[in-house]
Amino acid sequence: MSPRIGLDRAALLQAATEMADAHGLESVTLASLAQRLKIRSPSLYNHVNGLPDLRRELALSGLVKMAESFESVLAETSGDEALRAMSRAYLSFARQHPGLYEAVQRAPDPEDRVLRDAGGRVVGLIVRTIQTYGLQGDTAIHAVRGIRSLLHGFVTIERQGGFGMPLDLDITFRLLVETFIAGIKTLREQAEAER
Amino acid sequence: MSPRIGLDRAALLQAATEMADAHGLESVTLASLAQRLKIRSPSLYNHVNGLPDLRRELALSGLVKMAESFESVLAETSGDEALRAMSRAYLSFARQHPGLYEAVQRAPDPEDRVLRDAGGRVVGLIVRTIQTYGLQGDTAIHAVRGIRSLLHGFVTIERQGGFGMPLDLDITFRLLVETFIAGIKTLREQAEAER
DNA sequence: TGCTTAAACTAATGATATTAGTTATATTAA
DNA sequence: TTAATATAACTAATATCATTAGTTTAAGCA
Repeated sequence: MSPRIGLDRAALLQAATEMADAHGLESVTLASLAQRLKIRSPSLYNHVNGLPDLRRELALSGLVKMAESFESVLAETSGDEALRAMSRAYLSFARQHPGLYEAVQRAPDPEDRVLRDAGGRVVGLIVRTIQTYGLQGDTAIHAVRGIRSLLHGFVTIERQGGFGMPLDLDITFRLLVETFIAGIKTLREQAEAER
Repeated sequence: MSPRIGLDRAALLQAATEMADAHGLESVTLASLAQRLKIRSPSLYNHVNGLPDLRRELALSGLVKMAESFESVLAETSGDEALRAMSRAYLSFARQHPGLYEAVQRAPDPEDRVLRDAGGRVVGLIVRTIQTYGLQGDTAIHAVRGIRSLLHGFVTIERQGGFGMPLDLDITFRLLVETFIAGIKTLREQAEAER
């Protein structure tokens, strides 16, 4: 009936993304993806180099989307507001694309240059945001690690439903970011006092 | 040759734990576990109710170990030092038992009462530690969520090798915890000022 | 109109989890 | 000491995956 359905890598990625975001990364197998696309699973190999490659593609797509989102909000803000906006964007991304976020985390191969660069782009934007606070060398690195820990931890626990209490999570998030901002400023003052 | 090898649920769990901690939770399959124990994989069903049950058992064991560790350090400390000690214990556990930590995260079934209680015990210890700061109602909940986010985030990113820079991670961790402690105190003062 | 390319296909293999039913040993009771 | 029972191991079989090899056929171009 139909070789040439009009399927391409992009359509395939799109479907995989929707499945991952809706039902978790685990739920996207070559079998389930093929079924959804109404083709047989071996046909997927015409577009993607197996399941690991598909997951890598999802991770890459997630990183690119994150970077674009961060760049967009950072272009319009500065100072504390930039860090707040970036944090909100981080949270929004994780909520809108839990499957892609999951794919990004399972960063498997540290040798993969393209993937590492995409990750570097995202981290670079966080670094840039933190740098506006004028921290000295090592302190800046610690601060970047700190905000990353806090954002990732919150987002992950929230997604798995780990926060039991019925108390507004957005408030917790804002408070956490504000506390961190206050902490950064304290660190800066301490560093300046030591000089 | 050998029905009655002397295998029991505990030995099985022990082996699975070692495999998970050494090579990741993914690496422990019924096939690989059976191979390691020198039995055929269907025989595992005499001790465990399939792979999901095995993973659940690992998660449970992880939660119990965490709770015991926290209880032990909290018995000997108080105030800021208690929060520091608990944080160190959290980090130590995640480093020593990455496989169990992973199992704990994949908390699958929210209906599982036993698992939830075990999780509640761990979170309860964190709550108790935070409560010594005398925060008011909601604020205490936010603070607990905050420290949990921060600890989990740090531990997770560290494990997956996400912190690129060659700068001592223990220092980052201490700094992060200290910053949070300072933040809690600020929150308390703000709350008191509002009253 | 015929050729080439590639996107779909079928068939087959190997790994996994799981179920059903069998065997044989360790423990317990007579 | 011996017989009965319980159970930990086993083999055989099935279903679901991912993956490879080889085939078919439609789309696009000469």
